[in-house]
Amino acid sequence: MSERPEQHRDPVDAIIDQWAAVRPDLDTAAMEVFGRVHRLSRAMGDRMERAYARFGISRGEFDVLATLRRSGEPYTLSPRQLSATLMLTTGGMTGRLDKLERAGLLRRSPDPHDRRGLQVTLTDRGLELIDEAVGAGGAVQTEALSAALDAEKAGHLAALLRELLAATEGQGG
Amino acid sequence: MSERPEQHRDPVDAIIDQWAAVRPDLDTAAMEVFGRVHRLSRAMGDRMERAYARFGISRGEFDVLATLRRSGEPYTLSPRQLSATLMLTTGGMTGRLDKLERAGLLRRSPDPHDRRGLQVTLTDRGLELIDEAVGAGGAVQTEALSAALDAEKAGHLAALLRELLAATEGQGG
DNA sequence: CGAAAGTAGCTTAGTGGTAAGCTAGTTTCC
DNA sequence: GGAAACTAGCTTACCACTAAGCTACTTTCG
Repeated sequence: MSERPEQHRDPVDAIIDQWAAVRPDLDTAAMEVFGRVHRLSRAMGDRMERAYARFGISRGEFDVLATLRRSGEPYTLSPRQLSATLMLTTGGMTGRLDKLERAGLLRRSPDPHDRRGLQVTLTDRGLELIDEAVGAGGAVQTEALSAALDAEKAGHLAALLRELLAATEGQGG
Repeated sequence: MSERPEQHRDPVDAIIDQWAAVRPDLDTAAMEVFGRVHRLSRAMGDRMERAYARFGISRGEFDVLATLRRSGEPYTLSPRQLSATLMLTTGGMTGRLDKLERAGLLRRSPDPHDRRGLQVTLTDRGLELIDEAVGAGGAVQTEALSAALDAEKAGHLAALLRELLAATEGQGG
């Protein structure tokens, strides 16, 4: 059992203690990091899903609109650029664009320079909606973070995560 | 643009710079944390998927076997306990158990104390396979972590993540 | 120029999950 | 003891994704 006082234990500590009891040979240091990363990602993903649902969009649809929004005016990218940025297959992107186009949040138009291609552009309504949704989603994240860590710790955490992410995404992962 | 030298920038820095250019009013501090958590979770998830594929199981199936394994002898839990632990609907659990039972890695038997219920138990082959897979998966995680951070930084990161996770999973999320 | 190779987006089949609803069995409580 | 409420696991319908393959178009290069 970990020596850590009860109020500072989390579900991952419990799992690691279980492993230590049945497989004391295992090195669990990496699990302390990646187990928590996994659970945090899932918990916050669920929260963001709920936050965006108020705007009638899913998290994946939010990501499409947000990518267009932060590309700047004229808020236009190709399906290819979108699926590459969002690490999605072209089939998956077709489905998301279908839904968002039906909802009137973006439109597809022919690429004038390449007749194979399309341009995807935010509509006025799409721009308005994503600007509100980005604000609401950001507020949820900010509140979750500041409830747990002060600004200094949060900055430290971000810096450590940057190092780990750069190394992990860098080397074929 | 961020002042950080190029070799210390990661993909999340680029996204945050884009937001700063088009929406300078946004507070992006929380995105520095949760954006990286999300991407790390996805990147490592893909790697683990590949690691477990060598044993003929998916990540979700690994989680079922691992939960049984770390529960200790006699490696028996109910479908209900498993789906609660893994935050999965009972329908999803039925599917995973079907596949694992067909593969001969676990067996379902009636619960002697409750005729509605079942007991799910690791077979000898399931025990052997999960012990190897846990080792292989742990090695992948350990390698990814130690390639990026020394032990002290890794411990610090784990501690910060513990604080954040405890707060996040604690308050309805 | 014209053939070969490459690229864009869509379609189809298959996968793994959720939500809702079902039956069988158990618990509660008068 | 028996009705009502609850619980366990499965089934069904649906959804979003991937992988593979298609057509249309573009680029490369002899």
